[in-house]
Amino acid sequence: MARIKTENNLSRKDVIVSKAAALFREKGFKAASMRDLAESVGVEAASLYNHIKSKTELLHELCFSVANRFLHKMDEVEAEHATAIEKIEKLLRFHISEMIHHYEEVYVSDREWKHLSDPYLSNFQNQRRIYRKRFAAIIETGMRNSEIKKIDAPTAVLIMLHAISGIESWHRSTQKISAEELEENMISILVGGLIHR
Amino acid sequence: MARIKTENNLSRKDVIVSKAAALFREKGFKAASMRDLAESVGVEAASLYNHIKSKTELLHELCFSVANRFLHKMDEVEAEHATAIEKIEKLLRFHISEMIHHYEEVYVSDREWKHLSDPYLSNFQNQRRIYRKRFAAIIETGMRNSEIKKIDAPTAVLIMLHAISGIESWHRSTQKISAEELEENMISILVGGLIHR
DNA sequence: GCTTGCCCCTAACATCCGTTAGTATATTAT
DNA sequence: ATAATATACTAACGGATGTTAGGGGCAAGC
Repeated sequence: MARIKTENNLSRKDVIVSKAAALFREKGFKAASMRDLAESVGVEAASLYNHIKSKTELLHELCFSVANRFLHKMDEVEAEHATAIEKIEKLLRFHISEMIHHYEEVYVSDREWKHLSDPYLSNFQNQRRIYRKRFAAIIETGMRNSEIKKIDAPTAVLIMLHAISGIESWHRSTQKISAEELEENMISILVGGLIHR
Repeated sequence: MARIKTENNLSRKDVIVSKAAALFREKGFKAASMRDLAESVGVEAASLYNHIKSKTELLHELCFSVANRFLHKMDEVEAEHATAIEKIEKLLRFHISEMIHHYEEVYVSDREWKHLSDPYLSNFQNQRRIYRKRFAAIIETGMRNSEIKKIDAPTAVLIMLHAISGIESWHRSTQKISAEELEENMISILVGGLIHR
């Protein structure tokens, strides 16, 4: 009988969630079937239900674990004594690093959250909206003390966050520059676009 | 019997394709069913097949009509006598305008092309890759004559294109700034991030 | 060595999916 | 008016989907 292999101190559920992230990223939530997932885990579809409640639960876990990491980082950055530009740079570097090292989860959380169902859906949307507001508030602070040029802050936030999701293409590309180079290039262009001169 | 209403000189197929764009955008290609589409068109599901060959055909039409518009614009811009920055600005303004005025189609083409099947899939990927190469080439020209700061051109392209797809959030937002303001803000940030000072 | 609890299996379910067949009705051309 | 064509309908198909039921084996604790 094929048992789910666990390494370190990951639970079997953790293994399933992680394989689900890869699968949802590759095919999309709707197109990825529980039988696909079972195969990638090395088990029959029905067996998954010894560890999880439903397919949607997998999406919950992915979306909210990602969202929580970003909200936690926002708490941290807001509490620091630093210029607006420094704060923004820190947030962006965190986004970039998350997108590079936890590609699958972050991507799924970004693109597949629509398939959440209430109350999770509205909850997630709320967290997202709040996060963006806080991000925009930092930008506005930077505009008030002339670090940042006069722009519409929500628009700037939307540009930053979506630009970073472009790292998806970097992952797929065959002739990648290094992760460090990628990060420096992105920071240079994005922060460079904000600075007041 | 409920007939599909056509206006101007749109064919019934055009009506279906356009409704499909809205539906695919809202729910995603896989999650949108032909019965959903039929309802939004005002007809029974089976009746759609008097006008289209398959669900996938709808996706083909959407993806390639969008891709063709962008490739055509690229031809036009490349042929112009203008600085690299001017060319990039023109391309970006076109992207922004397309995303504002043909939101649904562009969005679907951007996010749902994975569900194309070969040979359409590889064809589409090819067109996309070529487009990005041409975009990167313009940036590299701009770097050679010092209009643009030293960056990795493919990374810059990926930032630009993904940033613009953020207009999705603008469409959903309740308190929108005007389309003109949005465009000027985006150009200011994105082009500002490239310029060599 | 026996029991307990965890884990996996096979089988099956109800439902939804894209699509086809066959038929009826509405529109257009003669 | 009649014939031809376009377009709609109902019914049904085969297959995929998420999930449940029920039974059996494996490992740990006594």
